[in-house]
Amino acid sequence: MTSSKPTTEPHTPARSPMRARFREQVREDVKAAALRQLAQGGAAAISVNAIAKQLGVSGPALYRYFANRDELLAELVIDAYHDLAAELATATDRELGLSPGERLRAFATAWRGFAQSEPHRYQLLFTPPLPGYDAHSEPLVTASQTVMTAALAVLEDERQILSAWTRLHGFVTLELGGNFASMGIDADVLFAGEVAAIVDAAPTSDQ
Amino acid sequence: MTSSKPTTEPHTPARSPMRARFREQVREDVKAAALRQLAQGGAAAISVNAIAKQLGVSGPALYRYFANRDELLAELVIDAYHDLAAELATATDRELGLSPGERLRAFATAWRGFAQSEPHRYQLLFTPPLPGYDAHSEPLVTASQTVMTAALAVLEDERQILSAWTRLHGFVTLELGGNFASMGIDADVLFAGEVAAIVDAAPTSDQ
DNA sequence: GACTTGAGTTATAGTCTCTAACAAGAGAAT
DNA sequence: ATTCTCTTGTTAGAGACTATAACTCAAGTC
Repeated sequence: MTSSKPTTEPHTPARSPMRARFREQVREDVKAAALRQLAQGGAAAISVNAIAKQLGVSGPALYRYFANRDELLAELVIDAYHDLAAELATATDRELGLSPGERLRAFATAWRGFAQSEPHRYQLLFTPPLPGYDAHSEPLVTASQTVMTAALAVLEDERQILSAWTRLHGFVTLELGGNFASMGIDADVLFAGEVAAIVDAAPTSDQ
Repeated sequence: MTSSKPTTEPHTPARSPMRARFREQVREDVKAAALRQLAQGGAAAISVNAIAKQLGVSGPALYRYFANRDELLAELVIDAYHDLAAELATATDRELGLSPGERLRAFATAWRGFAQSEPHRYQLLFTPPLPGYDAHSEPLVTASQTVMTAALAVLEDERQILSAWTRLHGFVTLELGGNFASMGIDADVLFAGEVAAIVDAAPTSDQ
């Protein structure tokens, strides 16, 4: 009788604060290693086994910290959302004293900058990498909303935000896919033109 | 001396025409099964093993027909390019007697229609699913150009094509990712607005 | 009828995710 | 201090996958 627990509990919620800190530390290490693999070989290259080996620990140990591979990926997505939102926010900070048009421009370049500097992470955000991936799970959605609030700080009309969003995202994904490069197109000038058009389309921005 | 071949040759080029036809048949069957898996679980769900089982044949047999899994995926991409180009072409056929603006609209709806009816295939096109995937390999690029020529038939200015392309692609990928749905946005009206804006931005199209 | 091709088979190596069962340390309770 | 429990690690192993190697055997060819 006694405990009757099935020996293995997926998420140990951590009783002592020390333990909790330790767990958090390890989780961060795991995610850092996962990011390294992501940067090299894309999402498919992220392997729990390989991460464990890299951390000098043996295989299944990591399942103490993440229920499964998908949960790990989901956390990477959430982190990426937060980081993107943060970069957007600092780039368009009101303290900088930019005009509405300039802030929109700053938003666009920050967006593209994130995608260029961390293409795999960007792809992770907008491309469901997993078969049974649920984009509508609670934490995912709330994380994605942080990005939306960053956008709302630049354009208050929802229609405008969405239009700008589709244009930016479309440009960036095509660029990442190498579609422009394979056509011998200078992505920089194309981007400049697109941004100008986006700014023009936004009435709030008096240049 | 004699032959010295290492017993296994990846691509048997087929000597007899009968054999060639048979091979082609089998390859098509394999691709059809792969498409079924793709439609269900995405690119990651495509398994050579599972396909073989489905065709009533045992595992490694398929390696007579495809060098490896990546080659199979690459062929799916090429086919998808061709199909998309074909649908675009028929939707914007000059025979239909549409005005330039209407043809552009038809192009846009055909584009979105393809993405909606076969989301995983669309995603396959624009999202490198494989770690060591080379988007610039010769056959891939030429296949993607068939789509570009279809676009060129609707808009002759390259800048305009690219702008329309980024907007369409951005909209469609965000829609497929469920980003609009999770925000409670009616994608149809948003799309209508985007298309109107795209048409307006194209000077050739006198409505 | 012997000989060459080609297409299938099984066996196997090596990778992966994930579960189960067990060992051992760290802290807390007594 | 000793015991007890919780936590974290270990190895073993199931099950799935890609891919190679070595073989069997049918179909055609000369």
